[in-house]
Amino acid sequence: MPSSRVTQADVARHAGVSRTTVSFVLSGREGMRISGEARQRILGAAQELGYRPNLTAQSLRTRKTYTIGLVSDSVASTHYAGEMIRGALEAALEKDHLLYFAETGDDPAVEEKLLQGMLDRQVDGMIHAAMSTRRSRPAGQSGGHRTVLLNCLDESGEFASVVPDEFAAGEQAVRLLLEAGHRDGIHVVGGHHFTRGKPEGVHAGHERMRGIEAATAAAGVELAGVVECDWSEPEHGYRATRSLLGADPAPTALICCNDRLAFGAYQALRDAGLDIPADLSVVSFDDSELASWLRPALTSIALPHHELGRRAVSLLLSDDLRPAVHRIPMPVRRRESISSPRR
Amino acid sequence: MPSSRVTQADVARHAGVSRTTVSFVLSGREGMRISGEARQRILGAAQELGYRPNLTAQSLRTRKTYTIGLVSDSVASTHYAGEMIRGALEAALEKDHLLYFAETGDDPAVEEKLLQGMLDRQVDGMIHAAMSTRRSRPAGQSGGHRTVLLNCLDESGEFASVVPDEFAAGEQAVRLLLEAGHRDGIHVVGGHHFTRGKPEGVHAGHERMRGIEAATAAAGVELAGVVECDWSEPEHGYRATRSLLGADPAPTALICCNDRLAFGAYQALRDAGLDIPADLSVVSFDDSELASWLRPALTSIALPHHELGRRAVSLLLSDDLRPAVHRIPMPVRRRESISSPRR
DNA sequence: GTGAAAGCGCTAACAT
DNA sequence: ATGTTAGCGCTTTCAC
Repeated sequence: MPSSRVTQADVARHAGVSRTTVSFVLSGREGMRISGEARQRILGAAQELGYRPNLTAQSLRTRKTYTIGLVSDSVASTHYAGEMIRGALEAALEKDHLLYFAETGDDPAVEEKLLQGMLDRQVDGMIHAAMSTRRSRPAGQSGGHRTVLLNCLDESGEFASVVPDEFAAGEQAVRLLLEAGHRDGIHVVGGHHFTRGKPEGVHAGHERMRGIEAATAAAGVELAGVVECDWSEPEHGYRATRSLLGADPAPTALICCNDRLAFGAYQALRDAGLDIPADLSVVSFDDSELASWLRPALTSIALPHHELGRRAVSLLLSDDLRPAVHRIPMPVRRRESISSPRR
Repeated sequence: MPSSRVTQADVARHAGVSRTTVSFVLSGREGMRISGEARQRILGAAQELGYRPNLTAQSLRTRKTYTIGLVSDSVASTHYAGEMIRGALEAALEKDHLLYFAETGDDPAVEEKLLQGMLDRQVDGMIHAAMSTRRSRPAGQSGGHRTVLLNCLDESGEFASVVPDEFAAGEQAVRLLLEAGHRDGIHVVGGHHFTRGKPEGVHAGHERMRGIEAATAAAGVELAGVVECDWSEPEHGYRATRSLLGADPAPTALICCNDRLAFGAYQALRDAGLDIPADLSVVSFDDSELASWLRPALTSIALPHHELGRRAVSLLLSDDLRPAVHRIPMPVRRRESISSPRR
């Protein structure tokens, strides 16, 4: 904090008016009928002296800081989620707000400290984000201050939340395959993410699977198989894919629960001498950078990170902040990994 | 901002003492000889009422906000750089500071607005980050306030900056290959990033190439070739690699200027029926997630993002903030993509 | 040992 | 049309 900033008092002295008049002019308040001459002197003095308002002083008076806090569990684990923060930033900036950003690393003590730190600094609102959509609730008594949940849901239903429409995405994945003519050979790689470490699976897994099952049922098609596995590394997708290659009915298409699994599937299919999409079609979720880097480029249903971030902030700053779940559509990125099944 | 927070005055009233005494007790000032009894009453009242200090009021008085600003050009373009922010966050939190985070998207008007916004909110210091190491200078007159440059250099030499030691990394890449026995077949993919769009190349390119050349020269070895190309997509690495496959002397090893190029190289080598590392060794820079996902896993020299972020903040918050360039070592991640050349 | 009072930079009634 | 005055919640000097 530079010690010697120019204050309104300095400007007033320079312009030969009172501090009040300066305040009125500089905050651009209408109806206070200031003489055009005085206003010019003030504006000139402010300019000349390089006056900048002290926003901490201002907000002490107005009880509004034009800042919001965004705390997430971890942004580094799924890197492309940086887009989410970008979206939030963009929306905040449009409304002249600045963003405190921090991560808890899933440590409740850190979370508490961060939340308090932001609240003590009088943020106008808080966004509580999680990088994997799941149930979660803000620490402490979040009563009293404005909060929106980003990419996560709470049990109590007392908060507004913004999440991707995973269910619709699951349906969409199936629809892409059906359109291409696939019916009996559709396998899922990843499933609910039922694993030793996470026997209950992950939220996105449940929703995507529900969507997948709803869409197949609606078309009178039966899923040929679901291999449950960890979604975190291509390696798991590799193994899962190998395990289903001899299955009956013979696989004609793979729905991979994310791009990393799809990457692993690509490696497994290549090792098995299979061509994508001639021998097998692949569709995936997330649309990380990987999807466009793979050869053939991977058709993937995108996590709308940017939009999620934007919406959370604009909701927080809007005036109807009612508890409600806002589901953001997941757009399809059509590329080259789907074709008609060989017959 | 919740309108009805408990203030020190409330606590004082509740405890039957003056606001002054409350301030002394709550800020834990020694030597102010308060009776143990009064102190207990105050602490009790604060606890009971759920008192929390209003840090904006406090900092108006103390001229210290315990906040710092971090503005970067773009974090989304190189996603794994989220680690940098994480490192910064970690160091800030350790010293009880909160972080304003924002991005300019390379728009000078936005940059100016963000910088002013943070300064007007009386941040204790600013970090000016760029996601690709390059020459850059903070907008406006940054005189007066504390600043450190993160992952970028300035022309003027008036700021402290923290950057990766790209030169040493270049040397290291060569050394890894020499150790494995390579000599005359070492090709570089990427080079200085001399392209139509960026005829001057990129800073990391120049530094890595200087290191590569220094290390080969020191060993009396001549580089077999350098293919200049764009570093942004695997596709470019693919094409560059194909173009050098027939070269003379025959390539035995590839130094790829980043992991994306290496990914492209992998695809090209596979298409050419070549095995890594039996036929060709590959070493790369950055150590993004890709490096561990590839098969065989890619040996890469890591960008120390986390450490860069940490160091920038602890430098900013330290008391010797002299203009100086702090070069952070880039650690080698040894994996499976290097072996001895076939003879 | 404790309290009164001033002031950080700003806004906003209320007076002129 | 402009100035006076009283805070916002906190720290800090000085007096009792």
